[in-house]
Amino acid sequence: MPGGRPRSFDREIALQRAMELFWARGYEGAQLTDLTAAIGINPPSFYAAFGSKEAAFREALELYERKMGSRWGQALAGDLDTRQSIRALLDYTVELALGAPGSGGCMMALGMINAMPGHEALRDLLRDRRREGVRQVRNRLEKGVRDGDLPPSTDLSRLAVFFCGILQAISLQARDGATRKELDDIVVTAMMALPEPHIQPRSAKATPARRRKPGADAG
Amino acid sequence: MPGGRPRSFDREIALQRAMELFWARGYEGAQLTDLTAAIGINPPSFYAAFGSKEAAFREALELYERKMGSRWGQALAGDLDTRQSIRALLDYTVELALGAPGSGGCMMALGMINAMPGHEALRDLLRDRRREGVRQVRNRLEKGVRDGDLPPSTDLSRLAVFFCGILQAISLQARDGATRKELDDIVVTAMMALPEPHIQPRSAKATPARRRKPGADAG
DNA sequence: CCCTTTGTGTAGCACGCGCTACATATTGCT
DNA sequence: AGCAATATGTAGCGCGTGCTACACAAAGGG
Repeated sequence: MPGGRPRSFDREIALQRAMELFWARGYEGAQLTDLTAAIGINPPSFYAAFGSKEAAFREALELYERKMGSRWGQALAGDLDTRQSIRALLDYTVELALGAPGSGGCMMALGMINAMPGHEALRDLLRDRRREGVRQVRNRLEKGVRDGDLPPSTDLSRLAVFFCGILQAISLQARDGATRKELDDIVVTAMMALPEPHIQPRSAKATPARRRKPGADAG
Repeated sequence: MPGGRPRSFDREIALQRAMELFWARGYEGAQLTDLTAAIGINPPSFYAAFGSKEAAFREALELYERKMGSRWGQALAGDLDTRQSIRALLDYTVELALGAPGSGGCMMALGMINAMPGHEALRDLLRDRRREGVRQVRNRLEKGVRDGDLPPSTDLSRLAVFFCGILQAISLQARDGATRKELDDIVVTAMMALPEPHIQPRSAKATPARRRKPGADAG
């Protein structure tokens, strides 16, 4: 079987460019003209390489999950305690949202909100991924109970939905032009929802009624 | 000046229908065919009445603010104390998101996330309205400090951005198919970020270290 | 009644979208 | 060299979009 003419561009780099565009403008906002222009190829090459715009988006999403979701997974799967783990999750999302191409935010959260007729499958795909995210956070919180980081009475589903809502809020606020300080403020405030194991090493100095000064555990 | 042929449909009802469609599917998702079909008129009548799709969206947004935003304003401007006020704000958003036409959520939050080229003005309009919402919440919190509901050291900007982020999270989660319980859980959890004035009437019975059992102030 | 004014319905325009037919170019195999 | 196989560039198709030209219908004023 002969080999045929070789591709004139790097498929991985092309996919990277496509991902950035989808990330920056969403599925419908990233038009084929923009995609091919960003890659530097013509439509037939795009279709020969990826099949269709929808297929390219699916592949771009997988790349996104591999590259961005890995740190996301590290935050949850690492050897941090539960509070540090959730905190790392939120912190990384802030970093991601601020460093995002275009207007900012997370591709998983903002890639497609309102689907035009015919694109419902992609919207549902993103939704299912987000739900999977809730499940992963919940699993991490369950581990927190097993490790003694959280009281056994903790409502894990409630916290999991809450923190994933915070992730989405961070992305939306980033799109709205929020500053790093504002996003950090959201993180710090959200962390107040997480109950503490028993007693803090050095805290509760003057105000034992409130848990902590917000921002005391920043950095 | 003669009167001309009278309009064959009720403009207010037509605008209402348009608003529901924009709300359910977003600006780009609500196509002119759907709009005219929902109203029961033909394109020329639509353009004679509203001018353009963009103008219709702006007017629909104003209607949305008048009808939905009024209760929103009531929650902030009523004679409730600060905690009750914020709580009412979140509760109403949950109710709104669940009762929304189509997939659920708030029109202000989800009406347009990713703008196609040419529609940036509408996206910015929505963003500015959301920012205005942050300002209003902040004003309410300032009043809370003046009323003694919040300690003077409270970081008001932080809380305002946080709670408005929660509003957006509620809308997004509703679009993702969240149940009423899940949305209520987000509300209850978010309320933990609000510091209490001094001492609760009847709380802190057994666990003075933690603030309260989540959900104790529900209903 | 005629005129002006305004709304309606039919039909379709201009444009941008995702996508592709076709001829040509570049490779490996024999 | 000749052939099969694959990629590329040019050009443009089919469709759906927001929007509108045009002729006709329905009102009031003289």
